[in-house]
Order: sequence, then C-alpha cells, then structure tokens
Amino acid sequence: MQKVMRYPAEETAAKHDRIVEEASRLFRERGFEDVTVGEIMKAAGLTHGAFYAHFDSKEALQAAAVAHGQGVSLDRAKRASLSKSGQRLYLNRYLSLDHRDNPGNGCTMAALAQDISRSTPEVKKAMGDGFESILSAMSGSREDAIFQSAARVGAIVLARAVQDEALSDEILGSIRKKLS
Amino acid sequence: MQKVMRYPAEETAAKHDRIVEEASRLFRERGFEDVTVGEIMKAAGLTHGAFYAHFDSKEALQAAAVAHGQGVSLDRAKRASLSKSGQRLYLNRYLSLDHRDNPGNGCTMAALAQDISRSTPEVKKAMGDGFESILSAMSGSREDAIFQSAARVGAIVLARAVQDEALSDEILGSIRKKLS
DNA sequence: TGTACATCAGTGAACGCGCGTTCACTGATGTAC
DNA sequence: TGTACATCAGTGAACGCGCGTTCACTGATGTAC
Repeated sequence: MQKVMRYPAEETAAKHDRIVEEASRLFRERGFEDVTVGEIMKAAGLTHGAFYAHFDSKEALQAAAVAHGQGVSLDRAKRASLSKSGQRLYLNRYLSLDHRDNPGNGCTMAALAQDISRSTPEVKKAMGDGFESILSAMSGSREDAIFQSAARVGAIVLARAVQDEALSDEILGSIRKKLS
Repeated sequence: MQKVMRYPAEETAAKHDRIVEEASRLFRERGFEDVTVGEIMKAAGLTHGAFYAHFDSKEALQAAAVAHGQGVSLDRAKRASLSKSGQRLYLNRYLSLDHRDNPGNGCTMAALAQDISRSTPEVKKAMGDGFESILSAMSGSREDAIFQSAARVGAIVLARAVQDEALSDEILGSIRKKLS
C-alpha cells in the first residue's frame, strides 16, 4: 500500500512539518482551543481545506504539535546538560522574563500542560514520552530531575497567571535563587 | 440608586453564591472553555437566561469563580499553618492521588493557571490577589513559600498531564519526598 | 515517444453544530395613594 | 385597606457567530501501453 506522491514527497513533508511547527508555536501562545485550524494553515501558507490531507483531526495535530515541542525541549536539555555552565545558563533562560513573556518559543509543558491534561490519551502520551526523554537527558538523579522540572514549570505557570508584574518577577527570582 | 429586591435578598445572594461555586468546580474540572454557561446554571438549579441577571458576562464569572476558589485555598492554607503536623498533612493531601484525580475540589492555581494567564486582567488579578493572601498565610519566609507553591503546583500540573500512571505517581512521590 | 487516464494535495464554498448572548414575556413582590 | 402600577429574577425561544469538518472541483504529476 505504498502511497504515491503526486506532489514531490519532500515538499509535502516540508509542508507537513511547517503545519506542525506553526501549530506548536500558536498552541503554546494561546492554547489548543483559541487557535483555529484555519489560522494554523494560513501561518503555514496554505488554505484550511488542505488540512485534512495532512491530519485526521485537530486533535491529531495537537498530538503532533506536542511531540514536536517536546522534541525541541529535549534538544535544549541535551545541549544544556553538557557542562555546569550550560546547566546554569539553561536554568536562567528557563526562568527568564523572556521565557515568561514568549511562550510560543518556550517550554511546551509550561505552556500547555493543563490543556494537555484535558485532551486525548494520544496527546498526553506525547507529553509523557517527551518528559521521560527530557528527564533522561538531565544530569543528576532522576528524582532531582523531576523535582527541578516541577519547580521550574510551576514557576513559569504561576508567573504567567498573575496580573501584578512585581509579583510575577518575584516568583521567577525566588525559584531562580532556590534552584541555583 | 438602592436596588429593590423583589425576590428575597438572601435567596438571590444564595443563588449567586451557588452559581459561583458550581462554576468554580466545573471550571477546575474542565477549564474555562469546555464548560458552558448553560451547564453552570443547570448545576446551580436555574436556566441559562437568568445568568445575565447575576453577571455581565462569562468572563466576569471567571473572575468571581477564581476569587472563590482562591478563597477556599486560603482557608485551607490558614488551617494548615497552625501546626507542624498540619503543614505535613496539608502537603501530603496536596500531592495526593486524590487531589490529582479530583481537580474540581482542589487547588485553583493547579487547575486553571494556564487558562487564567490567557484570560482578562480581572481574572489574573483575582488569581494574583489570592496567591498573595495564601503566601501571607504560609509559614516560613516568603521566598520559601513561593518556592513551595511553585514546586507543588508544578507537580500536580505535570502529574495530570502525562498518560502513564506510573510516571504520574512517581512525579507526586518525588516532590513529596523532596518537600518533606 | 505520445496520449489517455488515475491520483491526490490543494482550493474555497458550504454545512452543521454549539456556544454566548439577547429578548419578549411571566409572575411574584413591593410601592403609591 | 384596597387597587393600580412598577420592578426585576427567572424562563425558554431565538439570534448571530465562529468553528471543525466536508465536499465538489482544479490542476499538476505519474502510469499504462
């Protein structure tokens, strides 16, 4: 049942990737529900009708977008784990105002964990598998890695949810100090 | 401009409270977007049309629901802070499977922080004000209280978002151990 | 090599549905005199 | 005290809109022979 590619296979694959990348970014910025299929396709340079040539449903795209986002995070975690200074830099970036204010380019777990927990088993699996890989890439004991992750994610999640900017900054600063 | 209450004031206030309580519970269970105004009113024993005699909009209810949820959390935090054993019990309850599996009766921040961060300034203010009160009620330094909060919230958020139950349990166990 | 046909990503109009919100109406209660 | 009127929480039908998804069609490409 080899699928015949009338359009060049590499271009189709590139479009597929672009859809996933744009979806991943937009979902992280505004959540699964506030981003429409049409908006994602437009960002990928296509019309909304073509979406279903690439994915079965919006939920299937959520799973692919989460897997992609976790892959990006894994790459960053791997690079960070190479040296002590890398770890320090990674932590400071994670807990930075820039990360807080730009979820579209940031950690998928910190941006979408609650959306994911209300989504399909497939989406939660993509999240969990990604988290497992990230834990493996982190230095120190597994328990330490889990604790570090929870504290970091919690910090960004809380810092983004409060209205008062001074409090938001204080949250990030406190966790930075405690985890350093 | 005294508002004349044709219906007994206490009953109207009681209905208002019931709407807020049901909204708070349903929102925590399934998020702001997946819960409808009609569903909330039905849970409160009314029809959906009457909603606008109580609130200007669904967003206004979100703010009231978050404020209510944070109030409940504050009461719990206050009671917990009275003794060392109270603190231990509170922490174990917070990081329990029961809390993970029943967000409707649990921490508003752990259930809705990401929804809140995408909502109106009023909703984020209700969240931030509640968090400030909770921090004041917690024992130890403010920095410690913030760190504890972030680690706890992050733990529940991650534990709810992964598909694998063993991993989910492990997350809760690790944070419990580290924070004890 | 040339020609008829098959395939399928992509287009854009349309469908169906559910939601937040509005609105005409009801009926219980309070006010005016 | 009695009666006409005003108020407003509540009801349930309806509105308007946006969304995910479907579908007939297009046109570029590959296949058969």
